[in-house]
Amino acid sequence: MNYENYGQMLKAMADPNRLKIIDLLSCGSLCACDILDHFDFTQPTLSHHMKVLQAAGIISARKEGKWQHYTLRPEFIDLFKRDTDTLLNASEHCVCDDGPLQENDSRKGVLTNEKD
Amino acid sequence: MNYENYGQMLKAMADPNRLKIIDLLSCGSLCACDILDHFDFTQPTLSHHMKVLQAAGIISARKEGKWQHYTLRPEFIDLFKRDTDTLLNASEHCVCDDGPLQENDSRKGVLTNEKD
DNA sequence: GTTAAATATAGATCATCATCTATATGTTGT
DNA sequence: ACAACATATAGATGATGATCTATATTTAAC
Repeated sequence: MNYENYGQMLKAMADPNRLKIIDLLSCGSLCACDILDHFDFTQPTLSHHMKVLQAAGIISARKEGKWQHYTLRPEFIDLFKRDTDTLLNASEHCVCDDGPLQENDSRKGVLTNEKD
Repeated sequence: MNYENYGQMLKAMADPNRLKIIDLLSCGSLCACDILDHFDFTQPTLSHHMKVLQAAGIISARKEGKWQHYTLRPEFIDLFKRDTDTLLNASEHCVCDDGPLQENDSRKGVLTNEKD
């Protein structure tokens, strides 16, 4: 489990407007102007949100004429569901199984418990 | 689907350190000092993170002597999985099925398409 | 080629956040 | 009571983020 990568996806999703965009795209691809119709904010703001979602690997963009078509990436859907399950279900080997640190523990100060 | 509430959970999770805390708690309850052993940051910073997780309904706290025991809330696990499925799977009725807004559309300017 | 439409970029602003140090509060054992 | 430990609170700081206005770029249509 890579906390950094999963965290990036979560951060990109952690905005009500972007959640709604993802929800819209879960039904199929849409172009920017169609998405914009569902919101109150300005076009540059939408452009910003779509960039954030792309940078997180959540959506892909395909230009067709003057339209940008956005699609929810299946790889994201798979990875996100997988990471969520890994996080919320107790895994076979838990970080906490390593026990607390002792005074002369070699792990002290170093994050060797990382599951990344 | 309540984007605001789901967004709050996501925002609270959208930090690598808090993700690791959740991962630790997925194996069972832990007290603050045991959690702190797995990190490099200071005790007040942990205190802050635990508050954020509590405020989002992700964990619960139970004081026992001088120890605070933290537990991953089963209700959170259920709700989060449910919301995630709702978001990523095309629902029967999609916002986009309503079609684009027309000039005299009564929906114009009002977010009546909300699925909340 | 000029106009209109769709989208992107630049730069600014205000809010939120992760972290720190310093200190306070509460609890247990002597 | 006092010392030691576990945790919380206050306040500051530097970074990041959501949004805006203004403007640029790209593309289709006439």
